[in-house]
Amino acid sequence: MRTPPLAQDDPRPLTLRDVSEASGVSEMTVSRVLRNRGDVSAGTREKVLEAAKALGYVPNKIAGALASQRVNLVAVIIPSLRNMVFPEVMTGISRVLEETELQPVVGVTDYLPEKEERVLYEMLSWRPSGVIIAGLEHTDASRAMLKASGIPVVEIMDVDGTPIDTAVGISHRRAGREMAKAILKAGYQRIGFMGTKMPLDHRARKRFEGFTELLAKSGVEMADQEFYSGGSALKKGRDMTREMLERTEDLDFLYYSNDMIGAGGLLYLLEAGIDVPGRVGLAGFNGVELLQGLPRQLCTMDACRDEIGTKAAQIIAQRVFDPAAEYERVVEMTPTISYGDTLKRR
Amino acid sequence: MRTPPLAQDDPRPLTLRDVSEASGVSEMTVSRVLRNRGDVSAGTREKVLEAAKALGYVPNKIAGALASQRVNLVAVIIPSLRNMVFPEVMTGISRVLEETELQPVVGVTDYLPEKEERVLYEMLSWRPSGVIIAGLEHTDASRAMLKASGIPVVEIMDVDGTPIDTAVGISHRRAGREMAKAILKAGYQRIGFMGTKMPLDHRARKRFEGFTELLAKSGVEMADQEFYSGGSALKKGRDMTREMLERTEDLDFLYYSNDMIGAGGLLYLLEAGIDVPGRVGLAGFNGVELLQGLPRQLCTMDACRDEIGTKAAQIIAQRVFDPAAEYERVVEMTPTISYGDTLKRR
DNA sequence: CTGAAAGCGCTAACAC
DNA sequence: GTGTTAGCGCTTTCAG
Repeated sequence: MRTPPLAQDDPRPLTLRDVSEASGVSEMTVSRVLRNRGDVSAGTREKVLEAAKALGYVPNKIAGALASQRVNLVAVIIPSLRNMVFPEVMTGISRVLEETELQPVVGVTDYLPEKEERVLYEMLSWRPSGVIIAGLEHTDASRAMLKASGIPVVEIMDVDGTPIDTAVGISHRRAGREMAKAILKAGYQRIGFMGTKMPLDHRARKRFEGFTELLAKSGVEMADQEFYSGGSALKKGRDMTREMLERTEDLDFLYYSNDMIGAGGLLYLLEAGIDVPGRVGLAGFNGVELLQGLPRQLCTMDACRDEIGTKAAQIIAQRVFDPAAEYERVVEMTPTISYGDTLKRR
Repeated sequence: MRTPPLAQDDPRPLTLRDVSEASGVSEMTVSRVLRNRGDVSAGTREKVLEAAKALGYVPNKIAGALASQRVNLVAVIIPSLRNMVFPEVMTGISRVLEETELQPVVGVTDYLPEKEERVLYEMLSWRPSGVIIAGLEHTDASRAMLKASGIPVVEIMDVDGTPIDTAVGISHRRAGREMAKAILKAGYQRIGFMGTKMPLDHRARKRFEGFTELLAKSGVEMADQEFYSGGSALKKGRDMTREMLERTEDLDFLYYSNDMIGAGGLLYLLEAGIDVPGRVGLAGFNGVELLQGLPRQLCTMDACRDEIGTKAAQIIAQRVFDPAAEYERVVEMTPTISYGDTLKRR
């Protein structure tokens, strides 16, 4: 007898052995019942379930994972939870994984490559079944770890670059170009840009690049631009918009790198009694739910957040289920512009 | 020799043994180096580190955890990531845990008790070092699991009830009462309430109860009320406010169960040209950053989100570090009202 | 249908 | 300083 009678004050977690002894069934059979594996007679089954419940047994997945060499976790590595973008991606991921036995585990990088590397290392050390990670830009060490891991890796949000394994997202360069096209087509010519400081956010940078690139092609130069970091985005949008219009009075369009600062700008313009979109047009990026509550609909472009999460999770699930199957390396979603009320139509 | 020479196409994850063989140092010593435990000569140390790096070895925490009976994870169980409240609590938790070797792992319940139970079961099966869980209301099974787990449990956000182990939060009943007091003191008498459907959110319910209770004590009855669920909160606030003021024309104050619908209401009133706070006063709850960008500051009450996260993590860290130490069972934070511009002062 | 034996990859506890 | 041994709690495999 290895295990002495349980002392009242010993909070040692219960083991399979405890359930086995309580039910008079071998550990192996108890394990089978608890995992719904193999055939077990209804009688034994019931005995085991009863004992497990009575004791309040919670299986030890650590031991289970070590023995079975299988861990039903999917590491999801994202820059931030405060962005609204990522909670929505998570929604898509969760919805898909809930129908499998896989579970998402979230790690947050705060947009810092070194933190991403640490988080990734920590997560990989739990030997997850797959990785979903935001962006295509990673440190060399991170890329090496992902390659060496031997598990499905899906890089999400962006397709402008070379994926390690698979990418699901939109082309932010193209998104920037498309918006620039729409703005020029509407007849705007004096365009200002406001956005986050670039080094922090590759996707915002790519949109900016695509945007300026298309303007340049049409012989239009960005008339003004400003970058911010930190603080309340809504307030930043408000303040930056005021400042920019004071500084460059003849601007007729403002392109924002996200909807939150765009909304701040819109609120400011409406208060200031400036005609939108006649005197000044506006556009943001993301299609956040918040916008629906604004007095006027901001022109924006959706980032296909839910679809990206959904597709990424599907790819992981499919590849875990059937490792030999073929799969697409790059899945590019097509974002659409919602014109709203802040861009002249003609 | 147990391990055959590595086939090129075998993506078997590396083990300590691989590093041991590559460096010519025993597994045990390799383990010591990698964990910074015990004394190892500088020479061996270097050899090991080099080999590990060259191979791209990532330790297997599953095996480590099983062997050492220690898992440096803290389960954090919250209703939603979309609420802005919880990302901020997470910030506090992360900041504290980053200075320890503990790591938060998030589980989301969508405000569903049964999902909470499932998530809790899953997380406990990984034998975390502690649990931080939102709210004091749980299923009997959840409470039983938490009690039986033998690990520190901190219930956060709310202190109106009996904690399983420890609670850190504010009294939402008191918060409701305080706001009612401030509103009455400002001279408002015809008060309407808008909020989420109650069964989904105990803390909103408690605020509502405290609020109506104090009104009743002063002989004031709620003049109108409406509950919503789902959709864009900002838009709901806008729409519900319009409807309520059409329905009950003599209302002079609107109390919202959260700042987002309050902000929607504020935007509507400003557009409609209704005098705020003269004709109608407004108050919300939470103190979300978003408000700073609005044309007028909404009267609100902060929920001490960051402090709650911070304190909860500190309690967990301290108790993991020193299980024998004494600790407070209930830590009540004191939220303060920011009057802003939507409540008459006198 | 059920059970016994042998690990999974690592670390605690000891030897040397 | 370094190595050896014996598990951690479970599942795989194979025998009945």
